[in-house]
This record gives sequence, C-alpha cells and structure tokens, in this order.
Amino acid sequence: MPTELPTEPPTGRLSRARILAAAIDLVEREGADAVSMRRIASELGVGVMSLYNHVPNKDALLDGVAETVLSGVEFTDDPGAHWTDRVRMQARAFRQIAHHYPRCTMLVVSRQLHSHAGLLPVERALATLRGAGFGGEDAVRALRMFIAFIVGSLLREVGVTPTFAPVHAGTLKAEEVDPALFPEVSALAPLLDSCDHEAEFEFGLELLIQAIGVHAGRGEGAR
Amino acid sequence: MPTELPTEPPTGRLSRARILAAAIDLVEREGADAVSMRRIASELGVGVMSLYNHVPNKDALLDGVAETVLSGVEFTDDPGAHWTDRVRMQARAFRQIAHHYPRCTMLVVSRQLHSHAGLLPVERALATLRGAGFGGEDAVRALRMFIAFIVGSLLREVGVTPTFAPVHAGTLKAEEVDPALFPEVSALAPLLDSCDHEAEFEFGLELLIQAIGVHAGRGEGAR
DNA sequence: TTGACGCACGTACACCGTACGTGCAAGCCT
DNA sequence: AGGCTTGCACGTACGGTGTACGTGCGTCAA
Repeated sequence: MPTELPTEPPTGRLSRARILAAAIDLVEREGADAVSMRRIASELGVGVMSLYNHVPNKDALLDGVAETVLSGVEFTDDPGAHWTDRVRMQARAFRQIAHHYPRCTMLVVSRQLHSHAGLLPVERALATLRGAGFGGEDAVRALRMFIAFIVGSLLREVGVTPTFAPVHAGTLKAEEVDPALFPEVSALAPLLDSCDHEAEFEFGLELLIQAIGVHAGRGEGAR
Repeated sequence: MPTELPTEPPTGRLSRARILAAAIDLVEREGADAVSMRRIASELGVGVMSLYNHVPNKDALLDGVAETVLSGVEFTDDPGAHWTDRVRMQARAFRQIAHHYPRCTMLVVSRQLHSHAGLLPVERALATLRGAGFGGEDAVRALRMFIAFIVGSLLREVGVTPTFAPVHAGTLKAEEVDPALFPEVSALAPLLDSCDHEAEFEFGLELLIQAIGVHAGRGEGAR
C-alpha cells in the first residue's frame, strides 16, 4: 500500500489535501464520470463553492488527483544495483498505480504533469540510465521507449472502460466473431480475452531492457 | 489522406454517417471537450433530439467516432513481404491516426472497440505473425507488445492536452526546473522538450521488431 | 476595539444529456 | 381511395453540471 498520500485530516477545516483525497476516493469507488464538484462537496459534507477556496477549478482538481496518485508510487531505488535492475524496479513501481488506483490510472496517464511529482520519476530514470553510461540522447530515447511501453501497458491493464466494468473478464469475444472474417482472432480467442497482466508486463519489460542494453552495446557489464 | 470515410452526403436527410462526420469535424476543430449533442445538432442545422433517431446516446456516438477514425487507416498489406516489413507497415498505418485525426486519437485509444473496425487490425497483425511462424501465444504476446508501444507513443505524440494546445512546442520546461532538485532533467531539458516523433517512433519500432525477432529465434530468415 | 482578511455558503446562469410527446410525410394493406 | 403503421424531425422539460458573484461569520493584527 502506498504511503497514505496526503495525510488527510479527517475533520475540521477544508483543505486541498482533503478535497483531493475525497476526489480520489470517489473516482476509485464510482469511476471518473461520477466526479463532480457537487458530488465531492456532498461527500465532504460541505458547500459546493467552498471547494473553490482551495482549488481554482475542476480541471486543476483533476490535475491534483493525477499528481497525488503519481507521487504516491513507492520508488525504492538502490543506487548500487545494476542499471537493469534499477530500471525494472522503476517500471514496476509505475505499474503499482494500476493496482492501487485502477480508476485513476487514466487520469494520470492522460495529463502530462509539469510538477515535481511528474518530474521526479523522469529524473530518477535519467539518472539511472546516465549512470549506466548512456549518453544524453540515448538516455532520453530509452526513457521515452519505456514510458510508451508502460503507458500502453497500463491502459490495457485497467481496461479503460469509462465508468463501470469491474474488470470485464470474458469480454464477449468468443463465439461472437465470425471465423470466416477473422480466422486468426477467432482461433486465438481464448488467448486474446484472457491476459495475465503481470506476466505480460514482465515479458515486455525484459524484452525492452535487453533490447536497449544490446542497442547501446552494454548488454552485460557496466554498472 | 485516408479514404474520405463515410462518404458524407452533404444535404438531405440526417443519417448516422453525417452525424459522425460532423462529430469528427468538431473534435478536430475544437477538441473533444467541445462535443455536445446540442453543438453537433446546431452544426448540422438540425434539432437536438433528431440525433437520437440515429444514435442511441452520446457515448455510443463517441464509440462511433472512434470506430470511424480507426476504420479510416489505410492498411496496405503485402502478403509476400518479410514479416518485419509487414509489421512495420501496420504500425506506421496506425500512427497515421495521430496525423490525420490528432484530437480524435485519445478517443480511439481510450475505448476498446469490439466491432469489425477494431478487430480488423488485430486480425491482420495476428495473420502476419502467425504466417511468420510465431506460435499462438508468441503471436498474441508480440501483438500486445506492439499495441502497448503504439498506444503509448501516440499518446505522447498528440500531447493529450484535453482541449486546447496546438502542440505546445516549448513546454515551459527549461529554466523552470530547479537544477539542484532535478539535475538530469535540467541538463537534458533541450532534449526533453523537443521531440522528433517520427524518428522516435521508428527507433522504437525497429528496436521492438528486432527484439521480438531474436526472442522468437527468427531474427533473419523465415518468411 | 476595529479593521482586514480567510473562508464557508447560497443563489443564479448558461449549458449539458436525454425522456417523452407531437405532428407530418411516406409506404403498405385492404 | 381510405385507413394504418412506421419513421423521423422537432419542442419541451427535468435533473445535473461548472462556476461567477455576493454575503456573512470567524479569527487574527493593529
């Protein structure tokens, strides 16, 4: 469990932290579509317009949600480890978002954050790569590659149905598709609509780490 | 340019195709946030509720937009080519979405489509991979990897700011970040806030194709 | 004590999705 | 031809949305 993000004071005065906590809670319970200023206010037992004393508008509030969730990921970095292990750890830390805040994942992924919370993972990743001997351009390239992979993977994992959907196990694929039109899809349907997200993520991660390692000519040694 | 999607009849009666065309146009001109049933109706010079004779609700309308955009990608497949070339072509075709319909990209990516339009690219990809000798599991794995990469790359490319933002060239990074807190980000700022999306995409694509090729032990030959 | 200020709150407005009812035109069956 | 069904454009209405603005109350500084 991530570090109990904003240390929400459960009572007393309103605050940005309490509002964000309520918003995150609401998103996780009922989905992003259920979020409205009125809903959050009523959740907090407070007038709607009171929120605007702590948050400029709804969009900024959602940015705050994304930022808070992102800053809640636990990056445990071991500067002594091999760069491949460090990258692995950082990527997995990112994926924790999809576990702890599945309904918020879309928010985090769909707004780029220029705040500290958004820059910190970038800084860590770049430090790791540069420490492993990557040049500036190579490091940025590799980082972008990892981010694209992680973002794409998380979106697949959270299913990204807007409101409902616990996780939609059997997504009405099988026997629904015409085997004449889509022979491969039809034949592979069992494989397609079941997905071990963890295994899939780990597979892609290893593939990427190894590929980037050999690309930069440091598949083995280095530090 | 994609194939003039629904062959919109410019006048006469209302139709699902005309509504979808108007919606796509509106999204591209003013962003997804500008889309409302009233807005689309007034765009078409028609009463709001007339739309509901052709579309069950707004959500389905947006699904239709995503589906239409997706079905507009030009997949030119050469069954005789090497599988690596075919995969390259398919990935690039996908990326065309971000060029022709940048503001719609988020819609396409954020709703999974179980329709023909959504299944066709999957079918094609699986067919080429299986034709190259990939087993069922390997093919599905590889496909998921490619999709994650492509989705992540497209999201980065379209910037994914909800409404405005032409593309935000210099995104207020440089001289904004504290070099003491984020030394790497600060040092690499010029590299970070400029991005040749095409080159970046091609780099990742080659990396992935090569990695998946060697992973499956068919880096060179095969067919 | 008095003034300023922070902040919770109510009201109001423009806009949203859409349920429901109405009326008109075209096509079908006797 | 007369009647009926059906399809479709449209208006009205309801509950919900973000938020601009004004008001009043508490707590501090002078």
